[in-house]
Amino acid sequence: MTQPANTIPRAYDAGAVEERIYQDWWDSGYFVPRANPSRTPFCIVMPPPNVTGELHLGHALTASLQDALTRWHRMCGDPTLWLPGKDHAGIATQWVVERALAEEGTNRHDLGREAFEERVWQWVDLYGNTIDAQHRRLGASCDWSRLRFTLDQGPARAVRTTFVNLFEKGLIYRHERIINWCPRCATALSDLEVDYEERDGKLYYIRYPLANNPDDFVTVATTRPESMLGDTGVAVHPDDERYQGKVGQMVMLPIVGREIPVVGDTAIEMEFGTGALKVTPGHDVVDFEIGERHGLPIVNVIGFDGCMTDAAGPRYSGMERFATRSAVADELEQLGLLERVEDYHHSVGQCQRCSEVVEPLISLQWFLNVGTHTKPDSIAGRAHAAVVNGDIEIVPERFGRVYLNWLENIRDWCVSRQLWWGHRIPVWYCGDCGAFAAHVDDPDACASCGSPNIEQENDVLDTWFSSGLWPHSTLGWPDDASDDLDHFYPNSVLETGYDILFFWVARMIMLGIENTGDVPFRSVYLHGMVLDAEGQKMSKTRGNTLDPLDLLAQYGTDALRFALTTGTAPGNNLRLSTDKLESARNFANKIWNAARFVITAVEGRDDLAGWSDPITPQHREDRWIIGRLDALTVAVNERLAEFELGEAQQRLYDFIWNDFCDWYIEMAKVRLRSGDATAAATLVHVLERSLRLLHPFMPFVTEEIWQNLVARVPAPASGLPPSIMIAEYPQADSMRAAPDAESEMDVVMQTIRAVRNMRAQFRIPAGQKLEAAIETNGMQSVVEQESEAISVLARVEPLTVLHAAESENPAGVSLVVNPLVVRLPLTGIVDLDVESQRLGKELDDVRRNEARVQQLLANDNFVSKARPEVVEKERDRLQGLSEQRQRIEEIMAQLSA
RNA sequence: GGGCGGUUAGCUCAGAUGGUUAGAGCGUCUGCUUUACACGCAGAAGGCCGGGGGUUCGAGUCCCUCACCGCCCA
Repeated sequence: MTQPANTIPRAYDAGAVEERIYQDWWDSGYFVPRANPSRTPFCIVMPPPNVTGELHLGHALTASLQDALTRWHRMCGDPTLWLPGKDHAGIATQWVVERALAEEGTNRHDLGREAFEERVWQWVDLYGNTIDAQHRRLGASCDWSRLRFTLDQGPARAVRTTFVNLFEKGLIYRHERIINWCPRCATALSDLEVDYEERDGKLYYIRYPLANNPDDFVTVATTRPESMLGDTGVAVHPDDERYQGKVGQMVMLPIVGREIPVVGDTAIEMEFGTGALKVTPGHDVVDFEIGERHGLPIVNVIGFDGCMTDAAGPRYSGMERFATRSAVADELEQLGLLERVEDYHHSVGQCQRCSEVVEPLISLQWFLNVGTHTKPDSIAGRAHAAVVNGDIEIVPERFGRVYLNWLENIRDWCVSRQLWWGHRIPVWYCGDCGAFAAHVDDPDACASCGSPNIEQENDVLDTWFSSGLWPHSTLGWPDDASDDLDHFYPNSVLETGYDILFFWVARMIMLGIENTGDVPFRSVYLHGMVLDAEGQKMSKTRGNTLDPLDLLAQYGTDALRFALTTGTAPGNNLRLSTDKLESARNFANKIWNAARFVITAVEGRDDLAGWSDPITPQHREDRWIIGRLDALTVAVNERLAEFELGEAQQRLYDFIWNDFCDWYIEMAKVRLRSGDATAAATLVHVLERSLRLLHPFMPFVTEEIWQNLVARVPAPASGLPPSIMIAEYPQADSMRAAPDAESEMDVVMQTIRAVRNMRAQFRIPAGQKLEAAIETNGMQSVVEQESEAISVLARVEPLTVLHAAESENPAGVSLVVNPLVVRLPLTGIVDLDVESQRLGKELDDVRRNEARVQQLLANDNFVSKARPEVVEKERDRLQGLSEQRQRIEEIMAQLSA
């Protein structure tokens, strides 16, 4: 691990260190929360991935963010728990296994329920640990000893307890109602599990003759003519003049020959089609509601298998629904009742899992009565209030409005699924007395009549019912004596993608409050979707997915994590490109090499004592970099507290690359060469603190460097922890702010930049030293003390420091870096005319600026209304500008003399 | 139909409570084996912050409006 400095590889090799480091962390028990009564516990539960899933970039993103937050809190000393878990993912997993069965030429019905469930468990045993291993490769510092599965005994008990409580309150009920049905999956779906897709279709205009006057008719428009077999009414808007006198009359339903009423309903859009809507309460949600309002009967013409039922009449009974569509259209055509057919683009609901067109139909299902947001005691009402009154903070804020909007339109949740994989609904029916009841523990006999002839409900619960309990079911609820529940509930943060705000986040809030009386978490942090370089959603069918494991291998884990979480704001989608990955990898390598330099430079020195806390450095450069470090420390902690991880990382990147590497290290080299030992301790200090600050985002490279570094420097009296991941997260020391060093170094750096600029402009080779003289104008000691740095970094030699009164021959170039004037002779390269022109242009710029600031300060409104410090800043600026102008004017006067 | 985003450098994106001359990465151009790093160093070019209106001493930032792109819900 610790090798001689000169054998540290020139490039950071992520693959060579990551596995070993992760193993060390885990073996050392760092992922398990450490008690600390004086600190607030921090807890995140991992959104449980599908148990048979494979890690994709969405997981990589969510894990990177959660791990960063977790590591930050852990380093801050908070008892920290990141609890991992997996979801049985009912319909998704069942679908995968059924597909495998289909390839073997069999199906679940041939197998039977028990054998099928066993088959799924085998599948879980085979693939269920894949994603855990993949999370470990990402560096996820979650406590694997607390790993939970939604079907584990604890969470299962939580599911049953919740169900029984709600059942006994009468909030879970069984009812026959119109629901979304997937004929292929043969199960009910919740509203959320239906995706709508725009498709090309037809709009059929069908004539329904009046019962008492077959010459007159009402024309209805529909995209689904097959459903007309189940029509039980026609609805028009009561104000629609075209249908005055029709409301209350009966029309004759073609083909079927049923008389159905024309009703008036204000929900009808007069502009759509003919303004007359055929009402099929059995197969359309809107129609179902219209039917309820007008007492229309329900006729089910489409069955669970997607074929027509006997109620569709002998001709169509048993026919597949889409075949029926064209057959019905043909028959209507023959009857002369098909007025016309138009092309029509409309959205069609399809099963989220298998893409089959969803059929709304009436079915006996279990529902959770969530109430409405206006009822403060209802489930929806309390979930609404929690966000309105700030018990839960949603980041970014705009998603709070989306959440509330959804709750304000919520309907009862259909929680039963006709699947075999999942939590079987804990209700038992009595074969003798017909009673049924919900039980936490399997009963032996009917609770009403005592008969042993009881049978459990066949349906299972919606997967989201169990994941909705996740923040408390994983911590031991409903066990009252659970320490974890006491410590870590409510969770601190729930971090997930905005795409499951309704599915999951809202359900957790509803069920968490219901079960515990408290919110499940204080904050919700929502991230965006990972898109490809073209901004397209990644999907297997599109073939544009990137495998995070490939990227890990190619760029390193830290680079992938950094690329995924930098340069993006909370809740915004992110395009991932190789550019970003390369840039992040280069950054890891940059730190690696900076560390390589520092380690080489300080190795074997005996003057490093106190490096860990150089509270009052003496040297200007040290005071400057430490002031910058402290400003960074404040900023990073603040940004993290606001969940602005991208900003925090941007600051770290800028500081490490620009301030530390490009300036401080380069200047420190000068001092080290000339025997000034004081730079060494600061180098170590700043590097070490930067590593700590960066560790939550780039855990591996920082650990590897840290180990290498601390092995070679004297340990502070207070000692050092064995790993950076349990080192203290830096907090700023306000005593170290150094505004004078900041402004002085600013002048020094500007001077160096100005000379470099001239060198580039006049093509002076890097190897060629330039003679220079600096008029110090009040900054004599600064220039003298920094003269070596200026000389080396700007490549000027000899460098003459002129006293304020001395004036130099203005031949050559004069650079005005207020208050300094740098004279570069540049004989033979720059003549008088060129220099006059250059200075003239500079003078114009300065004058323009000066005039603008003057104008601003002449504005009484500004001076009286702007904050005093803003006005003061402008005054300072004006002074600087006019000094600069005068200096340029003087030089120009000398030139023309 | 309702709601929410986005529109900033050639490309991809950051820009907290309004306050200098708006930033980064990549790309482009000029130089450079300067003994940590070419996954690098130095320098440079490139922006009426989508259009219009308003509030304000002051607007990329707040308000209104229009246009285009995208997402969610019905």
